[in-house]
Amino acid sequence: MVISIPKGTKDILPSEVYRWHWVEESFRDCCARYGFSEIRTPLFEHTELFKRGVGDTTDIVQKEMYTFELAGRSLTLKPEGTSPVVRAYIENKLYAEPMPAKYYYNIPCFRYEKMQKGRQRQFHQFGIEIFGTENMMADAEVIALAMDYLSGLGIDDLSLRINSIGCPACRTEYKKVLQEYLAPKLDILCDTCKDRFDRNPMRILDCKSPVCKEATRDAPRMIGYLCAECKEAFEDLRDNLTALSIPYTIDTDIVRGLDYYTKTAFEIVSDKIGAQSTVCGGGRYDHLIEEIGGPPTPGVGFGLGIERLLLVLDAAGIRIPKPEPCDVFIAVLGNEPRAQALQIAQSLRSAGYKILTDVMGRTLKAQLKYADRSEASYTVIIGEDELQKGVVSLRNMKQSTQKEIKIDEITAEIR
RNA sequence: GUGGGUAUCGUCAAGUGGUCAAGACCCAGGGUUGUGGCUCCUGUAUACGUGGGUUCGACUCCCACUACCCACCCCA
Repeated sequence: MVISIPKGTKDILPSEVYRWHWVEESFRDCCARYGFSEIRTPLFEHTELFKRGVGDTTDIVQKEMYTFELAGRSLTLKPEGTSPVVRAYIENKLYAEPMPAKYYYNIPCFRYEKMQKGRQRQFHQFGIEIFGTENMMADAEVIALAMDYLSGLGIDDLSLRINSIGCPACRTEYKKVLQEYLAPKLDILCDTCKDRFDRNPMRILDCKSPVCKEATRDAPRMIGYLCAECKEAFEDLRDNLTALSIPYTIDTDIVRGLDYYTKTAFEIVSDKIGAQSTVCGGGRYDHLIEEIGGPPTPGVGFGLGIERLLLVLDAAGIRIPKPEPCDVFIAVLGNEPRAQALQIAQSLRSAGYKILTDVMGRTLKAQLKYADRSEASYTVIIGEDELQKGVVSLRNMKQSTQKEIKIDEITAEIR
């Protein structure tokens, strides 16, 4: 009986890991250019953190968390990245440092969901957060970083959608208005939406059911009921995006699934990777830090799905440079020259070259074949003849040329 | 939780109710007793998802199950 990988998880194999390295390095560079520093938090946190942060009534907390009990503690594998960063920020009193605080991270996330294209139970995301400012310049910077990063990878066919979901004050007002509008139609809505009516009527707008879509087509939108402050903030955001020359569309249907969002909500979506089209999603959360027990501090950030990003890269046919696996293969013939071959291999490695050598005791023919499969640019051949003459044979694998040179001439020849 | 699709060597992929099964790639070795990529030859492998049933006989027919994929939902 073979033990298989748990459902919803994926191995990242040597043949594809270079793609991950590529997007990861690029993300680090991009964040550095915007003045963000990396923060690393544990794989799991106290369950309570997510209940408070993400929200007790959300799907994530209600049915998707990997929670386990150990030594009387309830712990949970992180289902998202923001709450842990907030926890670390508070716990380490990072609010004593110069504001704003700017962090980025690269994490695995865990949610117990049904598998689908672009959706796994362990998935990975890049994220950034800015704490300490309510100014919409921060929101614009967060979005700018995301767009900048993606276009830097060569992706140019994604669309940015923005919305404002208001603050607790105007949202309460709006919910009333929405409920009044929907009340007469309540009995035609789908079952899940009937449930949502009291708990979170805004989600009804997000329902894909044709009946609900039709019923809500002319429903009032949050955007029309923003309080003065939220309205001004949204206009600021739009001005800032325009100043940054970032095209966007207003999508009044965007409703974030995590409770902590306020005001700005945005998504960057692709129409080429299937139903799970949101590559990057984020927004503002002005009360989260306070709710988790920190000083009242506004924040804004995003999460960017790495698997989905890779799907987009595939769909766009973007070629990711594959690192050269091998510069020089050192082939040995017989036992006598072995010691010298090993020395050559080690000194070339010290000099920074990628060196492969035979560890299977193969024939010269087989060694050369392996060198070829390994895409070695050169093969150094050392046998009895070379040993006696005090030289090595250097074979240029691409040109199929070969000559005898002194050992100390190798580095000059292969550059 | 609800639908739909798929299931043959490591990978891709033929196949018919009746020699338990092509072929290709990959991997390994050889054709040249010290030389790769092309070519030729040879070799390795627990391959018909699992369990039932129909049948003289099933990989091929039926049923169930499981796994994977896709969609709903939700989100990254």
